[in-house]
Amino acid sequence: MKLSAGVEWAVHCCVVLSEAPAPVPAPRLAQYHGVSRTYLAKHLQQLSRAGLVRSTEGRVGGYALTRPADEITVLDVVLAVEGPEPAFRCTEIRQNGPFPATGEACLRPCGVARAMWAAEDAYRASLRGVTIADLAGGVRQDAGADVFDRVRGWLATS
Amino acid sequence: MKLSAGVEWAVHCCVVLSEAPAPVPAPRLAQYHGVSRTYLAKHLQQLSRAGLVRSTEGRVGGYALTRPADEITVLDVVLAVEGPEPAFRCTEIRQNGPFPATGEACLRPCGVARAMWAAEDAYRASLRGVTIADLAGGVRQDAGADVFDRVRGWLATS
DNA sequence: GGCTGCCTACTCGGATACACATTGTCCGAGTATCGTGGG
DNA sequence: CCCACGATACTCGGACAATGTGTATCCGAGTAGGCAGCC
Repeated sequence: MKLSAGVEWAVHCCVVLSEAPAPVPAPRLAQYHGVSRTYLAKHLQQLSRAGLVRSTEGRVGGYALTRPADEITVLDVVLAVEGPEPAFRCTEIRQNGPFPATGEACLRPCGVARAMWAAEDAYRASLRGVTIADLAGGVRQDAGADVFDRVRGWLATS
Repeated sequence: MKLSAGVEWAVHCCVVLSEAPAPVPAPRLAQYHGVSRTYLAKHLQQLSRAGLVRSTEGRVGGYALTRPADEITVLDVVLAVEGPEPAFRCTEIRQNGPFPATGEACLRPCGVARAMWAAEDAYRASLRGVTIADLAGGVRQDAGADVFDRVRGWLATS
């Protein structure tokens, strides 16, 4: 069980985008976070496909959020990058071997899968309770109330 | 985010072991579940290293649980197979780029990591609430109260 | 008949190949801006 | 001075390699039981 590093990048990028007044190009986001330009672009494409961000082409193009930051949850970002399918995949091994589960018992998922999926529901519910706006507020608390003013100034220049 | 297939195998094996009166060899467990003998052995080794099962060598050897089934949680098995480290790995990208987080703000994990780890705590808490004994009871409900009697008979023969 | 010793067969454990997913990179298609020329 | 047009530079998007982890396998070390021989 290992999450892609792109998840971390994508969430941080969404926080920055939530405070940016104009579309931000992928290379600028990569420079800001000190990560690979081309690889970050790949993850931004995934966010675009999931409908979380909207891309603008052309000279002053870039990425921008499609919804207010308080309507985008961390779960949305994680599912966009990691894919929506659950991490646990039941292969129905109870139907193998000398004692295969019979038809009627297989109408419901086996107990192992139910326990695993219930845990994933709890995981997702926790992530669903945190929005990008919440994270931006946390950054303000940690780094000072004017941190995003400085960021906006840097995005406008250079 | 993708769990190893060995997690499913390991949990099912623990359920069987919880009802077995004697140590069960790895090849027998593999045959019962219809999976690869050698690969299942690898995961049983991980359970052994984690202290969940005890291996007995020799002619009538095999694997047996080290604790009562109601004292082994699904979380124990998942951590034994997948490793104890959390799925989300914070690379501290907030310390990169033109606006690196300064010393005192870094004493606490960044908000992104806190949200991700809180979700993992919820995930683990859910798995901690289900024991191998619970799963065995579920199998009895789904497949009949005498299912493990048949299994014990099969384990003794052939 | 009982005991001792050896042999055998079975077990686990770690070391060894293969496949796929993640990571990382590159180049091409498309578009809005900027500058220039004309009216 | 205003407008239309074209060139340009910048953007995103998908197609293409390298690395790491999961998957699958094999063989060697060790042990307990079973059998034969001996007392």
